[in-house]
Amino acid sequence: MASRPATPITRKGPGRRSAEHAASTRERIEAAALEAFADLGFDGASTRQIAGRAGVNPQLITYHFETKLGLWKAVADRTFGQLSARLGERMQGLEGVADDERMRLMLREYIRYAAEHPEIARFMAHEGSRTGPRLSWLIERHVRPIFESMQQGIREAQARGSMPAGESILVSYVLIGATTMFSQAAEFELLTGRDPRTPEMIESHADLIVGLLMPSREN
Amino acid sequence: MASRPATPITRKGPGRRSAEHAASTRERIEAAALEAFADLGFDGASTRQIAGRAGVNPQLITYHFETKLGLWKAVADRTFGQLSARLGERMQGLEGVADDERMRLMLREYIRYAAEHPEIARFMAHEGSRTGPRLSWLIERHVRPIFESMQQGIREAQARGSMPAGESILVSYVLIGATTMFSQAAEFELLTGRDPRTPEMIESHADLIVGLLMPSREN
DNA sequence: GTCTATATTATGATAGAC
DNA sequence: GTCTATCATAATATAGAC
Repeated sequence: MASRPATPITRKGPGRRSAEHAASTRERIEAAALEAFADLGFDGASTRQIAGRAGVNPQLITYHFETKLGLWKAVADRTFGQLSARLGERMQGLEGVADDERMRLMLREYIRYAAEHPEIARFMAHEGSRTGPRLSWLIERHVRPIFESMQQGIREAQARGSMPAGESILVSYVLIGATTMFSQAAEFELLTGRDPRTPEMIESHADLIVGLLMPSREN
Repeated sequence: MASRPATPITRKGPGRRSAEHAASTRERIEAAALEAFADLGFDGASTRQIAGRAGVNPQLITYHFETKLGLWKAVADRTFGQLSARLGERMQGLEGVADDERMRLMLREYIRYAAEHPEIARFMAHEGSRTGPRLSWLIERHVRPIFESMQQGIREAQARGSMPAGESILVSYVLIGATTMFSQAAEFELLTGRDPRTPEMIESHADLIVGLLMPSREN
């Protein structure tokens, strides 16, 4: 079932390998773990199953991450790090662009990222519905900075009259919730017969969200 | 920890009790199971923990529901049955009301129900992200009828020019996603410091969603 | 209907060889 | 670094007494 690593190193038995090989082992474990945690949540996922998907010995998880929680945190760091990096880069790249237009493009960027990386919302969905140390850790370390940045953009746009008035946190959650069709892609597909991840669907959805949240006032 | 049932029947030992007592046992198990499945998903939740929360012997789950899957299905039937009933009743109660106004009230009803029963979205969130027999069962048996009814209402409102044009399924998913603040209440609360379940918050959110999806054309 | 007892398998984590 | 072997616990499910 679980085939051997893509890097087939011929050798007699177990023992120490290169640091690069170890890094690739870590990465394969993290990738498999992200899938598993996004699918089943922390409690539902099992380390053995993760090792199986990654094609490595279960004990290597202990070696590289010490505990299941250590693995989970490494996965969260990697995943949210990528999201933050992408949004930060896009933000920088849009410096100088007119406020409303920049906000529209950031909304689109957020929707596109969610479409391309639905694991992040699925990962969060398992944690966000009940309090606990993992949720607190996630929020303070990763979610809050992103949320605050989103909030700031929304409040500024509201002040300009470019977004609907009202609690900015509610507007934020409409946007967060707008990624449901991607995080619940299996349900969406069974229910509608359509694939939510085609470029056309993604752009139609981004059009809808931008149209709702930042209507152009030509009328 | 797990205290005895609310119905304290004095008797010497185990044995057959009344049918009413059995029904209350079933109900307590189902209520505890809904909590557990909504929290942790099918794989993450354990029947022992459910029995513990319900204050019953673990073996009673087998007696009443045969298997863990049987319990899960009973919980789904009960939960979605209540949602369908509520929406159906509201729909009937609004017969004769003008189309746009009725649609606005149905949107509000949906938001309010999601706020009062966040377990249903949490329950779905665990199943909807990957294909499998449980998801197919849920969709065909419970989700599709509700979704189709929602779709019909949206398409009619779009035809009247009362809702945004575009794929009606995307509009539906904006509405479905708008319940995220309730299903992810723990996250929302930690992040914003606000309780999403106060009547004021619920109504503000309903105002926002109705304003976005069914704007009155007074301008 | 509800209980105790138990079979069987799967879990997270550890010990230690190479 | 990676392996095998194993421990202690927890899981679902079954058997059978009352």
